[in-house]
Amino acid sequence: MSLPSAHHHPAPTASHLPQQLAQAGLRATRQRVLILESLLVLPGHPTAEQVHQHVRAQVESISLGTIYKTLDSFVAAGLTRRVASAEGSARRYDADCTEHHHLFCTDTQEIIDYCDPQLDALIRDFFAARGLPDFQPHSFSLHVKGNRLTGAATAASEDSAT
Amino acid sequence: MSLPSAHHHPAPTASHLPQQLAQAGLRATRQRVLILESLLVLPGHPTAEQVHQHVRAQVESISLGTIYKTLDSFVAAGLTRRVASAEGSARRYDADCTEHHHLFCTDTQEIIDYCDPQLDALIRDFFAARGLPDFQPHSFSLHVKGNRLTGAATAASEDSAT
DNA sequence: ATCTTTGCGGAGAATAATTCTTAGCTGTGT
DNA sequence: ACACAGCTAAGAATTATTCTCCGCAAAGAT
Repeated sequence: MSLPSAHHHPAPTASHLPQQLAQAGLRATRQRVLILESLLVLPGHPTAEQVHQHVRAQVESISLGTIYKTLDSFVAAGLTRRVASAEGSARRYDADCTEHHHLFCTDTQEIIDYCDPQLDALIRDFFAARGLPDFQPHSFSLHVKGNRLTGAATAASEDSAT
Repeated sequence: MSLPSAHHHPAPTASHLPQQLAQAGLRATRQRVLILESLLVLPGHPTAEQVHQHVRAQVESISLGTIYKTLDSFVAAGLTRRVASAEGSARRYDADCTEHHHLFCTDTQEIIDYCDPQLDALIRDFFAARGLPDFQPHSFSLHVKGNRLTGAATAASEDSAT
């Protein structure tokens, strides 16, 4: 993805994934490291199923149930987020827990991270000024629907599923 | 809900629901009117299951499959929306198709509609000005997490978001 | 090093959510 | 009345998610 302000994961330096897990109070097993890595590596925001496919490439035997359980524990530990999506029926996960926004491509179902401090400030200021009387906002996430204009509008939609 | 800018459905005037359906090119059957009405009446943003329960009160025999199919056709006709939610696994529907935003109460899991043309303009202008190079946005929905201050829990935390 | 405790992973069954298929009914136009 | 179209009902089929149970392997204590 080449959106200028798109959020950059701090480089998939697989080296510190175990640390991240440890910090979160989770054992850094091979499986977990691979699952966490999948979230960083897979395009968009993968489903449990997609993570499963990906991890299977390395650990033949891993089961889908384990993926679900592990992703749940990541979410509980604050290591991962669930992304809200109105489309599709499967849950999507996001390794990035910093505050950021999402672009939803209506063509490809892709979910693209979008990080923009200016936008954050704009929204924060707006609510600070307006002040909701009955509600204390505490985090904001903007969902932008639209379509991607990849110069090569190619349906490069390769889904290595299955 | 008493948020001043909270969106108000144009009063559940059941009388014009058939019209709405007709306008959308759908036959105004008893079942459909009831389903549409349920979306307006049920608190929060109901699941297909909840709509089913509610409609059953009047039409004993209606099946869950019909609810799903009907809601799908409503969505296709632009009469209803699917609400994106990171929590839970069931789809949530919203009878209100005007552009609006959502406040998610982290205490009660409640989803409150929030409609604010100024905010809409602010966001639209922001993106018009910034211009995403690879993406053509076409609708925006802000998800605000926080908690409701129902007079009771107020004094506690007074920290402005970040 | 061995024992123990505990969390983790694997398998598959169980449950929940959603879609599909088929058939029958109802209203409309002729 | 007849044929057509769209709708509903019912239930099977699929897909998504959770749960349970068991053996294993790592971390701590002796």
